Amino acid sequence: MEYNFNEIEKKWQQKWVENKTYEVSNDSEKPKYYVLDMFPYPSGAGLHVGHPLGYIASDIYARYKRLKGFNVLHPMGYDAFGLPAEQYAIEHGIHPAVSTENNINTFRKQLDNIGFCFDWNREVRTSDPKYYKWTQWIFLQLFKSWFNRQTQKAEPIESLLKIFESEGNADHPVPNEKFHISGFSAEEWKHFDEATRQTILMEYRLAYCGYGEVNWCEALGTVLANDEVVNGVSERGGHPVVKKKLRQWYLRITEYADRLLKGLQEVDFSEAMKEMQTNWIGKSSGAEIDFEIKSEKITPHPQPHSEKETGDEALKLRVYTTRPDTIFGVDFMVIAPELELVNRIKSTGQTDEVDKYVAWVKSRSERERMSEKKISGVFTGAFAVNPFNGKEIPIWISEYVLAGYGTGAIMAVPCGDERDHKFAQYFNIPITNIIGEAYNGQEANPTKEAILENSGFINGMMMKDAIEVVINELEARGIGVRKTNYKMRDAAFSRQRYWGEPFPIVWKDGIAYSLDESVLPLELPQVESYKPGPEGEGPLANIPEWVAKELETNTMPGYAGSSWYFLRYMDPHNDNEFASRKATDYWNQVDLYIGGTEHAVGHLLYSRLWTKVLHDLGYLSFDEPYKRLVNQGMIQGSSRFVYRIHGTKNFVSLGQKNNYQVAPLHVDVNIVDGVELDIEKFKQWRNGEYADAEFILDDGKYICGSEVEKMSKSKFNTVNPDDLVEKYGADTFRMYEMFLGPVEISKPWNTKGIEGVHRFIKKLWRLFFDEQNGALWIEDNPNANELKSLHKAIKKIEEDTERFSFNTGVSTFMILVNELSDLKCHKKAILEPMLIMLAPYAPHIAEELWRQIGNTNSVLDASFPVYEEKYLIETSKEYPISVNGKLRTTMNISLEATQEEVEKLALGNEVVQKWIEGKTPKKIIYVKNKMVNVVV
RNA sequence: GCCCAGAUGGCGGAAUUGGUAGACGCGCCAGACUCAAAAUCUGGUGUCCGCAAGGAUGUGCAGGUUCGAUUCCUGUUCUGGGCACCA
Repeated sequence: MEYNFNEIEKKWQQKWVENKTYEVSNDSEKPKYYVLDMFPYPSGAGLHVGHPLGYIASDIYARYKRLKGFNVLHPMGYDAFGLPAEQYAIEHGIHPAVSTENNINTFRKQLDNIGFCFDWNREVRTSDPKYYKWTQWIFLQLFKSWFNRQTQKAEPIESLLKIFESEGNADHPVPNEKFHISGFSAEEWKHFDEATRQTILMEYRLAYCGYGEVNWCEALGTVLANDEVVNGVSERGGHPVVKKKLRQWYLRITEYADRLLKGLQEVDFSEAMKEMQTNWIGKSSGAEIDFEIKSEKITPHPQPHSEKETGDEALKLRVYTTRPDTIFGVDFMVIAPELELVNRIKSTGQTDEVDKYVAWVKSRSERERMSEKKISGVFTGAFAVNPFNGKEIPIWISEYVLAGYGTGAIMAVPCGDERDHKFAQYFNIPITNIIGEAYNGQEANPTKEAILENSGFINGMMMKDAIEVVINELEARGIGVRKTNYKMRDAAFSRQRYWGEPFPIVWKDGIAYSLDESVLPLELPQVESYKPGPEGEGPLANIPEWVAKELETNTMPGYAGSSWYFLRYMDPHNDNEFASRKATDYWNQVDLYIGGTEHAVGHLLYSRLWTKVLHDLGYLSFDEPYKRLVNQGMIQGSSRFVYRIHGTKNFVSLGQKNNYQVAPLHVDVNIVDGVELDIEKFKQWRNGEYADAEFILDDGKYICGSEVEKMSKSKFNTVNPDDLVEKYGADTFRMYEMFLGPVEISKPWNTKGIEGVHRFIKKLWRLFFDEQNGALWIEDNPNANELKSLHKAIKKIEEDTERFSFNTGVSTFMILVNELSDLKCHKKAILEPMLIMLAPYAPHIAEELWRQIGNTNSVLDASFPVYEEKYLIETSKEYPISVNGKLRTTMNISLEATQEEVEKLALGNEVVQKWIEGKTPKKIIYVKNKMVNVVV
């Protein structure tokens, strides 16, 4: 019987659906296990071979866990809101819901082709009102909650109201220190009007409205995403893009910074992932220090006024530093150019230069500013006064200081900070050395271990000890405070777009109120056009009825729906709750989450935040969503190029392209074999655009150039899994994707090599069937060699699957099949356990052969074979024998041998004799079961 | 620029705790079967010297620790991912 994979795979895929093989119950005696893939966005380009990598890995693990006796939840769904569908709608007039539905159907067909064990009953789509009803509901919980710093938990806003009414906000200061109302008493609170009260409450809400800068493109009349802006102009059309302040929603994630940091200690993420999140949160401790400003515009000693409305702030320059110990080494100050303060302190003589520089900086993106290597800056003409020694310090502005971090101002210590050092050198600012020989005059030394000099009252102190001393002194003298800072900012949570969740918010007299939960979902209305509304507002602002109802015109960003989807899978059809407590208690945390590192600081932090808030409010029993995270690498595209000779329709092969003026052109990788172009197919490509092209060849072949790039349609380097499944079968495809290398490593796709895996599967089939004789399996008892092969494989495959080393798992199967073929073993007692182990990797062929040899249930209902050590016990080992660490020979030595016996044996060896050349060995290193090394 | 990861034969990769570098597969070479081809099977295959036996060398680069380093340490180069409105 022949291995007809197309027939077998279709048959089983159908039967699995009919038999509900993959349906999972929330009621089970078995222990639960939750395997989750990161939520895919169903793009119009469909699935390419890079997408299934993680899905195959998780599918293998999910099936493996099932064989190990777990009730396994392994769902799939779609993150269906997003920019691309909306852009498509603008360009083609097709409603995003329609194109999204089409894309999902394609996606689903492609996924089904590969034979995943998803429970499709639990599918969710973020754009489905039944789903986003609960996204909106959770948003309202965020809106109606505040973070109590004393309990470090989210609480309903009512508890804050009670506090305000009884004691004001003395114990619960406004999180935003720049807010114009700082403290108020219970009495004052009671006399505030509604608008003031709501404005204050907004400053506490976990979801709040504020103002933020966006990329505004006047010509397109729209707000652009960062990746739609290239070099300061719009990607489409090249129009200028400027910063514009718009009303935005935010999530107060900064309040959770410490909880998010602490939570990392209890989850099983890679160290790299934890480090990335830790760095993103960017907790640092130090001090804020006030410096008096000397500027020709400001009188140095003004009358004291009430704090907020006067120039008191302008008088002082407040900097944040993590190194207060270097206070005597400050040679200049740098403040962010966009700070209002700049205008108040710039001297007449410097005004032109300052204004010119500020205008230039405003045209630059934050990314450009951070990555600029060229030093730039302008002196403001003003000075700050060092509070400890009265030294006058010039105040500069430079783009490397960002307004959003700390106070937007730094004290620059060139001898201790490399960036400050370069700045000082570039602008010839004299450098004060406070660390003696530790500073060499050439480059900064950021040490904390040096002894301070030229440092007034902290002279002679170790820097790291001086930090505390200075902070205490600052606080004692009232010129500074101890301060913890976070790099992380609150998360912008609104988009001026159509295709996203509407906010369940209504505006009355400029105050945002929540809609009643009973009216949810607030459905996305139909629109005539997807064009942006007036003044950068979203398309919803174009709908008169919407605006008349004073509903919010922003929509939620892509990460809204994906922040909690893992909860919905637990109870996807629940109309009364986002998921029942019983379901979330049973399934609990995601045991295994597989996805790419590109989500390290976005999605992962947001969903961790949402989980913590839902936990604090009493809706979940756990406060970390993902117990274990495994990162998958990206499959990159390997692009191919042809070289067209300028001004002709002719192409020259790679080897000779330097002899001509050529332009490289991406060519479809599917018409290139390795690097050799199929010229006939090329002539037919793109409707015969190059039908009459001529070619200059290398040895009769057209050789293409190649480059590793992202896999994308526009680069013609995508490979569709459907084609490979058609040609080799899903089982081969699955195993080949795994065989490519470790899941967590990125690598370019290469279709060559899939034949090897296909040959292995056919070879495995031939252990069961023979073209002449048919069925080969027999009932005989296995011998020691056969049992040894099998149990060696059981051990290795179990280990490899457990540690997600699927590539070595596949090679173990290859070794097993090679050995069984050599042994001519067709015994059921060996083959049957092999099929169970194979079921996660190659489910179709495993199921087919499992039934063929006489089973009536699914192979997935079998139990994973148990490894028994007794079949692998060895009495001796072929030891490597080294002389002076260089391998010279091997010897078969009993595993029982003692040090003395080994020494005797080794020294008696001819080869060893030859290499020690009669010298007496210094010592002989013998590591049992490893090696022997003779040192002379 | 900052943060994270990676680099091993012609190619994808293996070496799990510092102990025989290159498992497994592709490709390539030779052979068997065949009228021939495909499929299949057998053997070989890091590089250099050598007929061979054997030897030297070899895990991005430069150092270091060790009896012994792909593995640990220091420095460095290149490639990929992220950097807050792609998802």
